[in-house]
Amino acid sequence: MSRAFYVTTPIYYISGNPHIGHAYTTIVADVLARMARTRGPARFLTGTDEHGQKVADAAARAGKTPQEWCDELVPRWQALFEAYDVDYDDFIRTTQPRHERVVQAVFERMRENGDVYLGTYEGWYCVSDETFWPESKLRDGRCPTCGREVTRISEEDWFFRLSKYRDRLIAYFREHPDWVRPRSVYNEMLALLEEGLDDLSITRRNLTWGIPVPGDRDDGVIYVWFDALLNYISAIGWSTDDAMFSEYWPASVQLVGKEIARFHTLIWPAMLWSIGERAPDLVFAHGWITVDGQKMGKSLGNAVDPFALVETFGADSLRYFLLREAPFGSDFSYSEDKIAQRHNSDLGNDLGNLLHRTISMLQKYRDGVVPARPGVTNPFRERFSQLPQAFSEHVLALRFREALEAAWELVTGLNRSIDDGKPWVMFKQKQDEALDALLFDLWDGLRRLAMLLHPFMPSKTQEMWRRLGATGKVDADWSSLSQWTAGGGARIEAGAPLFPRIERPE
RNA sequence: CGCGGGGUGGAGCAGUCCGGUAGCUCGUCGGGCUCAUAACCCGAAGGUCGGUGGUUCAAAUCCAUCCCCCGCAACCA
Repeated sequence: MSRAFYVTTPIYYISGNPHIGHAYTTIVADVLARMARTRGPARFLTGTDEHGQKVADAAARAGKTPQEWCDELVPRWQALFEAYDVDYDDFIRTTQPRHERVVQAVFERMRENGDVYLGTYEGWYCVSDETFWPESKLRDGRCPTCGREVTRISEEDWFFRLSKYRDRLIAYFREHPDWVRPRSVYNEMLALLEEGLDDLSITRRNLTWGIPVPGDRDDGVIYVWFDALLNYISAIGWSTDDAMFSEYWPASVQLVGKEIARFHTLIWPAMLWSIGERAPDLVFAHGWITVDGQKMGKSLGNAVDPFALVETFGADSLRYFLLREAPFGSDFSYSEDKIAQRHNSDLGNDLGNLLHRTISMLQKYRDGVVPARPGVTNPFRERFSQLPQAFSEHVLALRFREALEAAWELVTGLNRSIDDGKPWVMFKQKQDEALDALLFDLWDGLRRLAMLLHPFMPSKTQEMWRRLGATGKVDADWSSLSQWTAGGGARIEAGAPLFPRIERPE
């Protein structure tokens, strides 16, 4: 852990409303950032992508300027992240001057070194939709969205010499077999590379909603992808704040959806190399959340409103569900029944009930005061001494499911120790030392679980922490995870179940 | 012959790269316990790992071929 940890999400295109998939990516980044912060400096960037034809169109339909449109929508995205307890360090908008300045500087740099050149863009244009289509997108020679005739156009645009970097990319992929994950995406991207790479037109002459192409000529605006990718470095001060930039770049993890993997694993590193920077350490392309196996989308009418969902289940349970349910990277089928089942089973029955019964026993048997750590040794300490280390390694390697499974072994172990130890018998028979030892270990095990699980469930674990009578913030000091000392004398707080059952109609 | 992913007990998944007792969660059945959110703990039943052929002492795992499902197909965040 020499360098600071830097995690990014894609910046979200605000032509419409956020859906659960946006929340998913951002939650993953949040879990990573929270875990990384327990170990050292960390930075978490998210934001919005605000340029491009679709945004301009959407704004026009609403009778607003593009900027007005964006300014109104951005708070909705920020509210979404707040609803899911996401704690980002920076929120970038591509319309901010700090970003536009960097995009233009990069463009100039590339033009100087010859990677950006003037060429001719040829393609098809739908006048009605004001949209360019490549040959391959046309449906029966007509516009794929409106079905009208398209006209052949050719215009002078600036191009990025992507083809020049093909060999270097292939070599990089071969030498860094883990830089793109999961494996399936790595394979697909490498296959694409081997098929060949064409140069990329990166300006649009007939558009106005974008960052102007620098220079005296009227060359229109920079194409949105070129603009958007650069957010990851404009936000940390490329060319304007060298100290900050060198602390955070290259990024530790860049999360993307699998549909945009090619932009991040083929074009993005080439752009970085062109300006003399390194590729990120890891690009991780996660899968889709599907509804009954179908891709979610407006046209299918199965898009899920993430605000309604968090209202029903709560941020912590949803965060847990999303990271526990599927191996990270695969698509997974979502349903409200599955969320309810995870909530009731893992969180209510296993973890919540463990907390509840422990607190109840402390209340009944010890007047709500945690006994001091007794001299008796418990096999638990040995068995779970490696858990914090293993847990955080799983998380930082994006093996969320494995991390949570490992933590649940402790949950199950603690539940079992109650059944095995029979504290109610100990109490009746006045086996005070044994009872103290058991109660202490239960208490301390729960304290550790609250700390470990905090990145996943920030709010409920803080509540756990408070109920257990621990002081301060649950994520303040991970060093106490390695010791079994704290806690004697703490006063617990009884209360309603932490994860009340969610009853689902049949 | 476009590229890629997937087909494992009733349901959802892991395991397949580096062949060698098929594992997990939920559900079902039986038992235990009473501190607890009808929760917890123990045990059991249930799978010829999509089909066929091959390699091997041994294949869910390697090879070939076929069937079925699903993404992507280059300027679409």
